[in-house]
Amino acid sequence: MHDNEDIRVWISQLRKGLAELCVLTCLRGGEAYGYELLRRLKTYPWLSVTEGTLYPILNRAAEAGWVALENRTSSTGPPRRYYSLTALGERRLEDMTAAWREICDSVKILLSEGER
Amino acid sequence: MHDNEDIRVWISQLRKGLAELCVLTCLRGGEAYGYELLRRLKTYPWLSVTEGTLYPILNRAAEAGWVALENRTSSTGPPRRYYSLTALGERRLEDMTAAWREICDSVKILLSEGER
DNA sequence: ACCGGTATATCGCTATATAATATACATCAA
DNA sequence: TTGATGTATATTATATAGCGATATACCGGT
Repeated sequence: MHDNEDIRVWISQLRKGLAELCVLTCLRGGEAYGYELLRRLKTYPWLSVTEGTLYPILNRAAEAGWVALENRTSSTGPPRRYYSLTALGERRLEDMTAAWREICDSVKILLSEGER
Repeated sequence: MHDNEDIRVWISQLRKGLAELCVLTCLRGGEAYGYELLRRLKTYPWLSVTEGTLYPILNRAAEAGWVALENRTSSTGPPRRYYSLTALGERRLEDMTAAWREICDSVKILLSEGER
């Protein structure tokens, strides 16, 4: 049958939406560029994302006006794209955070119900 | 542009995977049929699901062997399909719960970082 | 005969995560 | 000069799930 491979598939589903919350949260502390965010999130194994996840998130966020972007060259490598939260993005992040917390609380209650 | 409609879209993404966790968790307390689960989850506004979400979950779970199903007639309405967790399903639910908690903890830490 | 509540099922749309792949700049070693 | 490594961004193909809409059908009351 199936090995524990399918729990990995499920977790990838669980992470949908969460990646965006994490990325925007990282930007709360100030501007950052993509590769930097990749490294930061790598310190949270459960929240770490790959390039294929991160860059689309940043592009969507820029298009939606949640982040402002600025290209800058680097003396130690290829040019970087710095992203920073806009006022709109901050409001959006607050909404996301609030929803996340409420969902978390609900799941916590559900999980504790009928606990042995 | 977009109203707060898009936060609804995001929440729907966030709920991916979560719906399955909630449904299986509800079955932890014993067998139940679909419509019953719909009503139970409706008591958690953030976790409530629609038929289009629930029935596919139950079908997939049955196909994967996480739940056993038994058809029974009802004297007060149409026949019902009762689902109950199998041993495999219980293990799966434990794995899901563990992953969920770890992710929650990680997000909590990330969100609290750099809090004003 | 009709309506509302109960009960299950499926279709089509949309959005996202992820692996894989490509491109390119900089530095350092062979 | 070539190649490897680390830095940095981007795109494509695939799989998957949530959800609204819709359909079907049983049952009791009016």
